[in-house]
Order: sequence, then C-alpha cells, then structure tokens
Amino acid sequence: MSTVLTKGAISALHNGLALDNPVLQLVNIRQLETASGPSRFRLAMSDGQHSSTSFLLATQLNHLPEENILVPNCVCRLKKTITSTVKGGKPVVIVLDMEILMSAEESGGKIGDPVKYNTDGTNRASPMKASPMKASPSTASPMKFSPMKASPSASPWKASPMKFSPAKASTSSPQASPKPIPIAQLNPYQSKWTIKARVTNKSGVRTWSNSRGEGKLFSFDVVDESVSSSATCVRHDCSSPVYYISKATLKVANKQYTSLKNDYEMNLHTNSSIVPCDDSEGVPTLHCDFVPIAELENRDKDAVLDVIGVCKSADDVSRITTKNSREVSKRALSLIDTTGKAVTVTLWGEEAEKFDGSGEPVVAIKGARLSDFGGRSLSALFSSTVMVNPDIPEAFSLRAWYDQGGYALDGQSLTESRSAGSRLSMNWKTLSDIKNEQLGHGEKADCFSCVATVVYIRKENCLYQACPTAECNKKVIDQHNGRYRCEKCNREFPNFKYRLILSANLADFGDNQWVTCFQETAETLLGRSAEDLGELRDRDEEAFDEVFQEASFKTHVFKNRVKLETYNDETRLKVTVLEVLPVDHRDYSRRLLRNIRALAS
DNA sequence: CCCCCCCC
Repeated sequence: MSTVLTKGAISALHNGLALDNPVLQLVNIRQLETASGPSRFRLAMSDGQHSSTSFLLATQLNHLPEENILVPNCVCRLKKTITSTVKGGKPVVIVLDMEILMSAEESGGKIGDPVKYNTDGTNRASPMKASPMKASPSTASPMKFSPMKASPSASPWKASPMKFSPAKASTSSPQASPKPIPIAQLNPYQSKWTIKARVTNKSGVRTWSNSRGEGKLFSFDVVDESVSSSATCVRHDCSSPVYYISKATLKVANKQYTSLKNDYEMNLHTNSSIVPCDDSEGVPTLHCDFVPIAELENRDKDAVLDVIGVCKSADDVSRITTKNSREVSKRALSLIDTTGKAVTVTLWGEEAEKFDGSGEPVVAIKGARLSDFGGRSLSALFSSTVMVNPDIPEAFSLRAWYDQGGYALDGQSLTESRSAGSRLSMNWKTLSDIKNEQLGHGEKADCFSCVATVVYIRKENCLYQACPTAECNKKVIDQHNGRYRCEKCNREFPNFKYRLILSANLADFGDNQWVTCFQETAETLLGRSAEDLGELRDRDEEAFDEVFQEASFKTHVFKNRVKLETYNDETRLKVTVLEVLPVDHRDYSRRLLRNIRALAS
C-alpha cells in the first residue's frame, strides 16, 4: 500500500525541486489563527518516509477541509505547489491545487512509518545540492512571510518603476539572471521571483483621491505563454515591449475590471524592478478567450469578457453628457460573428473618436463589459483593449467567413435598437416574389423590402389640393371663387396645401411593379417638397418635368406594404411604399444570397 | 493606494 506515495517527495518539495504530481498522505491538518481574511490551513504531509508540517493550503482550496474532504489519512495528489520561504529562510510548501485520491477509509490509516523531516538538512537525501533556501532554526510562523531581502548592490535588477532602467538586462551575469517563472505560477506566497512578460495594454495616468488620500497611478497588462488559453493562438508582435519584472506585491485581482485569466494582480512599488528585455522570443502578444456573440445571451451581466466580430456598422461619434455632467465621446458599433448573431459595442472617449469602421473591419475587444441594456450589449472599459483587424487567426477566419457569405446574413442582434432594427429585420423580397409568393393575399397586409429602380413616375394627378388644416389631408373642392371647400371639415378655406400621391413603376432584374407613394415617401423619391412641386408646376412646367426625369432610373431600398384589394368587382394588388431608403451594398448581398439559395433548392 | 468607464 505504501507504494502509492511518492517517496522522497517531502525532501524534494522542501528543496523547491520540480515534481510531477507527487502523491502524499495527509497526516494532520490544523486551522491557523488568523486575525482577518480567510481561514488558513496548515498541513502535515507524509511520503511514507518523511513527514513535515511545513505545508500550507492556498485559500482557494479551503473548501476541501471545510467540507471534510481533506481529512487526516487521506491520500492526495499535489497538482500544483510552490516552495517559498518564511522569515528566517525556512521553506514552506504552498499547495495551490490538489486532488484527493483516496479517502481516509480507503487508505486504511497511516501509510508506512515516516520520520519527521528536518529542514536543517540533517536527514536530507544525500544527492541534494545546496538548497537555494538557507536552512535556519527559526521558529517563525508560516503566516508571517517576508520578502527575501536581495542585496541591492549585488543586483543590476534594481530599477525604480517610475524610471525604467535603460540598461538592457544582462544575461552574462550569473548572479543577476534569475530564471523567469511563468506568470500563471505567481501567487502571494512567494517572495522572490522574476517574470518575463510583454506589456499588452497600458492605461493612461490616472489621478485618484478618496478618504485614504490621493495620488496618481497607471496600470498595464502583462502576458507570457503561461497565461494563454489553449484556444487562442498568438503571434509574436515585437512592437510591444517585453520586460523582466520582479519584486512586486501580489494581491487578489478584482475580476470586475479585467478579463485577464489570473486570480492575482501585481502592485509595483519603489522597490520593484522593471528591466527591458531584448529577447522577446516565446513571449506572445495577447491572450483572448473570445466568447461567441450568440453565447453572450447566457453570460452574466457585468461579466468582463473578450469578443471578436466583423464591424458591420458603426454609428458616427457623438458627444454625450454623463450624469456627472462630464462630456464624453461615444460610438456604438455592431459586431457580427459566425454564430450569425450581432451585438452592439460602445466605445468611449478617444477610442470612440479615432475608430474607423470603413471597410467593415474585424474588431476584437479584450475585456469588454457585458450589459443588459437592450437585451445584451457590450461596453468598452478603461482596461479594454480594442484591436482593429488584429493579426490573429480568429480575425483571419472571421474575415474569410464574412467575405464568403457571412455579410449576407440578416444577423439578428442581441441588442434591440430604438430604430427597431429597421435594416436587420427586413423581409427581403424580389418583385417577382410578390406574385410567386402571393404576397398580400392573406387576411392581413404583408410587408416586404426590396431593392428596385424607378423606371417611371406618373406626373399626371400626382398632386392634389388638400385641406389646409394640419390634421386633415382631404382633397378640397375648388369653389372657383378663391375659396376651397373641405367636405370632411365641412368648411371653406381661402387656401389649400399641396399633397402628393405618386404612382411609380419599380423594376428589378426579374419583374416590375406599380407602387403608390404618399406624401413623405413621394417627397423623398422626388427630392422635393409637395409645396415646392405644386408651386413649380404652376410656374415652370419644364422644371417640374425635370424633377421627374431626375428621379427616374434611381435605385433605392423600398419598404412596402402589399394587400390585395377589391374595387368594383376587380381585385388588384396594391403596393404602398412606406419608406424609401438609400441602398447599402449589404442589401444587395442579402437579396442575392436569398436568390441563390432559392435557385439552389 | 485605483476599481470612475459614462448614454440611450
């Protein structure tokens, strides 16, 4: 039975040697007295040969003893440990991740007959080289960690964080070349470490002031290969700098403000060291865990996450005044991805001002906040990184997807817009679809949109003299005495207003259709107000005709209502134009794709 | 030591 334990593990762990998932038995567990903060558990572990009480459970594993899963005699696999030193140099093994292999019952009690391991080295295994941690008879509590004092004169690493050392890190000085550790292994229990990382996102300098005082601060993100997600491939981009960073304080990061996959953040202080590194080999640029847009529906409000999509549209930048009467620029973008869903992302300040959405770029945002406004929407934060056409595989494949047909999707947005998704929710039809699909034959009228060209506009009877009352558009009867009678208002007026009822023939590649445009749509189509046209017709018939010539053979998006009407025993399809919109090339694309699908099926 | 990120 004792063979299950990793013999020699106690000694190796105390000497900071790398071990592959050593298996140890828990001999004892004790809750330490802590003044504040979470509980701390100290463990006595055995490898069957040696036992040691110098194990400390990382607080994120507190649930194990608290749920009585981690109890004496159970057998554990230590999946992640870090060997640190307490005041006086005594090693302590922090258990960052572990799993229980055998319960106390399954193990059948104490395995082997371990002897207490002495950290003074008297019973240390013989091949061990001198430990990097000075053994000491100190009785310091493992709860009182102190950073290892490094001799300032011995190290060229010392640099003020406020003035980065211009000197390149020396790789020749053996003393001064601590091996960088992966960022993922950083935790508050270590005292001496160096990371080699790339700065990926820098904030501006912020000033703060609260009850605790005031000051300035600036923050930045660092990455190395250890804080990557397996899903994201990254490219090397040597334009962003790589530094060696050491002697910073680790503290628990507030996930409310970052999507970086690390439980901790570093606080740099005057003793911290930041040294530029000219060897950026193997240090990637960014790590994004892009959440598919459709998946945003299932994520919690206020989550900070990464998103990538094609910017199919972008608002103009606008200035708004916040509740705190601060003025700020904002710009909303609509991003769509391969899930076929779209979402609105709001950029702020300079980011909003400088954004260029031309050419429907791929936009990746690291660390955007999910909001529930209008269903689901995103907002960039100070800590967000907005990347336009980033040099990453996800962007390339999105580009390809979009250009090869994704653009034609009526990407349903997770964000409801006040303009009621006019363009997104269009029911695109060709003119031949009207007959083929018997639009308007039902109980209710059908609405559809089409891209069509005006081939003819009937000038005759396009204008009528209407009741001048604002609410009434009834045609008036010319009394030929300078007065105009409205039957609806049952009144006579000295004046009238012109209104338009325009008959136009629209055509697309497959068919043509007569449609009716009332006042507003007719004015849009002709580019003149009804009043101007009425005046023009009376004054200059040639100029009046010119307006109709000008409006012909123009292509627009028409939003229409269609209904089969019966008039004098005769049924005819009546198509009324509700809106005339400029053509967007994407409308063509959508229509074309629809037709291609229809032909294929 | 911050952690404000805005608006509809």
